[in-house]
Amino acid sequence: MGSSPPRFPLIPTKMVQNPRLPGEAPIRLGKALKRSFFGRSVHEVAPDLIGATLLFNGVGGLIVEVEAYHHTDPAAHSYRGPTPRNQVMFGPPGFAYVYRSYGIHWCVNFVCEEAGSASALLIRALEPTHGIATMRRRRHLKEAHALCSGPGKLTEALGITIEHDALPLDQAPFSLHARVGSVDIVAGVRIGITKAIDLPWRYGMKGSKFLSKPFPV
DNA sequence: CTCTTGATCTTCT
DNA sequence: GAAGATCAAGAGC
Repeated sequence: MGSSPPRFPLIPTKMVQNPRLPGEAPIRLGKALKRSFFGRSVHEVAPDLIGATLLFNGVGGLIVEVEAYHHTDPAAHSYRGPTPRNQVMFGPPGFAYVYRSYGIHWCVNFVCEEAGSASALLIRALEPTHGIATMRRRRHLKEAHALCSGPGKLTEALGITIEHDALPLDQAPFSLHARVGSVDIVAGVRIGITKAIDLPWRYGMKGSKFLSKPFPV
């Protein structure tokens, strides 16, 4: 016989799942976003997603930075038509498009508009609010400000991989909740691309300390 | 703080 | 064979 499990947790559950850093206000979740939320222009969805909460198996936080891509945009994966990698972008809105970046990282997009439009929002940064201990373990980090401050970082923190490509955003393991209250939105040029570099299609939460990179003043 | 570079896989030329 | 919707570590200031 193997050793029996402990009769009670060694660490209280509410400590393990501590959702907020010390001193921070509790998070209020808005209403669950349905797939139809994404069936609009990518430039309408983008600002509405800033301040919304993204959870993946209960781990995640506030979306503070996204970038828009569209099939008419030379920087978009969909620009040259459908391929095995980008086929989800050509499908209906409200699904996840996950791809491998630089051979190492995973990046997650939310498909928008309508089937065939091939537009999507790259999720670039979160303010961690839920499951911070889990994120720290996955990212081997103590500090919270860098847990999700980049598209490859946040997929590692949340546990998103290619296995989750094409999953619907309004069903588990995904869960999205509308922003509660109002925030100031800023826009600027996108990061890390070499084509269409002047399009101001990066959207962010003004003043956030959790961005992948500050927006120029 | 900024700048440079290696890691490593998919897609496209 | 090269480029790419990136990141972390190391060097230099």
